[in-house]
Amino acid sequence: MSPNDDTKSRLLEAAGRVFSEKGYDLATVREICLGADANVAAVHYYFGDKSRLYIEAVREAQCARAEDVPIPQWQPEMSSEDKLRDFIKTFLTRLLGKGRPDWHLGIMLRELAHPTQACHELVRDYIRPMADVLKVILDDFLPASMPMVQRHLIGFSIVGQCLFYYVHKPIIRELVGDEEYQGYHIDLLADHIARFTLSSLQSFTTSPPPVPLPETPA
Amino acid sequence: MSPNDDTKSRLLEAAGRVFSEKGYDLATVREICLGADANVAAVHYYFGDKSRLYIEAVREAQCARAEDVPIPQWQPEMSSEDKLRDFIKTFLTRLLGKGRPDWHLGIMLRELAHPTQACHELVRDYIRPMADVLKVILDDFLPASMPMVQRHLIGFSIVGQCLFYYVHKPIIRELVGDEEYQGYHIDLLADHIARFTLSSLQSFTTSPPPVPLPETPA
DNA sequence: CGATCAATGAAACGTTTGTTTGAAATGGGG
DNA sequence: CCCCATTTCAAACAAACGTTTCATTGATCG
Repeated sequence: MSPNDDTKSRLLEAAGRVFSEKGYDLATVREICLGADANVAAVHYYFGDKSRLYIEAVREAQCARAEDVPIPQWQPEMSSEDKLRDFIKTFLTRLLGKGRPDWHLGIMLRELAHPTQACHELVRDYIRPMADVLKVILDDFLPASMPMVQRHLIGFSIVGQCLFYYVHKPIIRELVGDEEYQGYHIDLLADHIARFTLSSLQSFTTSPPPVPLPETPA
Repeated sequence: MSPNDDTKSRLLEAAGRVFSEKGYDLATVREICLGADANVAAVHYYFGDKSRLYIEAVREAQCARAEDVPIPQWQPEMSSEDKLRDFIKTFLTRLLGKGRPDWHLGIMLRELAHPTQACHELVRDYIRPMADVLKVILDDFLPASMPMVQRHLIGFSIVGQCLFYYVHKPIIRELVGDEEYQGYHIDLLADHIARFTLSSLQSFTTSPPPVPLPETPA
């Protein structure tokens, strides 16, 4: 009855792995049950049907990743620049780092790209807390007068740069070639994104936005 | 026998639309044929099987979009900043703009996120030419001594920001709320990304990279 | 031991999938 | 008119899917 060896846990583990690799529709309950050393009827017995197994698998991955979510309580004497650098590197490590089960992020990012029922919960418990952390960091760089919309766009510029290396990994590899891609270590990417971002943020602290943010756009 | 009204063309059109909406596996030949006013056997008759119909549909979308690919022959007296602004806005319009058939981009970006057989051709004929255009623009901002790797990363920072608004559109909407998302017009996003990017590029022209690009990383 | 109940197993259920068949139209030349 | 090649059609194919049934196991408790 140890909670990591019973059939229910093995099903969740196998389901997460298969769902992550093939997506919801291409994954079959038979392959999941084969990987979990369980009978196909076990899915109905423990979860009811395939869709509820999927939802539970997403929730499982989300919980397993929750402890990783970066609210690392930075030291107050740490510079804002270092906080941002740390955030970017942590985020990239979550996306590209090895060692942990691949499917945790795989199933979550599949859900984010093509949301199903499990999406709301995922945003509420995982995405938004992370966004709030970034918001606080950015507060150190941006004038208090800056409207919320522009603060959001700046945040999206940061996470957009990071997510790109995960979502379009195969195209990047094809574009730059295997040899160069081998050198795309997390440190290299994090250093670039941090530098690219910090350089830009400096301009936001010194000068007002170039467009006066049209309040009623046509 | 007009090439836009025969069964083969109608099948390609309907296939692209359905594949774009549901993805390869969730799309059924029966739904495609229903949308094309054709019999299910027509797929086998004209294309052989479902996979070859998919490949042809991607190729069709790619050809239809080829005329849009931005090699707009900018005037030589145009400033580099304006060229980059123009590129970003054009790129965002391709991603988020309405008016043209949605499925052209839908099926292509699905292919880029989860490559199948049609990927190589797509990169060669559509992605790489676009990347080359961006490369030339960036040459105006970056010192000739900058290594290729870093030039690539800068390019990825730009397209990563743009693609984010397409790939994770539903999550953005959920994160900022419907009301704010309504205001995310292409002009607003393009202005922000251009400003964010140009601010950063300035620093690359004036100072050397902070990390000396480790040649043999461990 | 015998009864009980959660858990597992093998087999089959009905549907839907991509694919194939063979006949029925269709439309020009001889 | 008849013939022939091209194209369409309804019907059925085998395979795979999620789901269900029902018999069997194995441990627990009276």
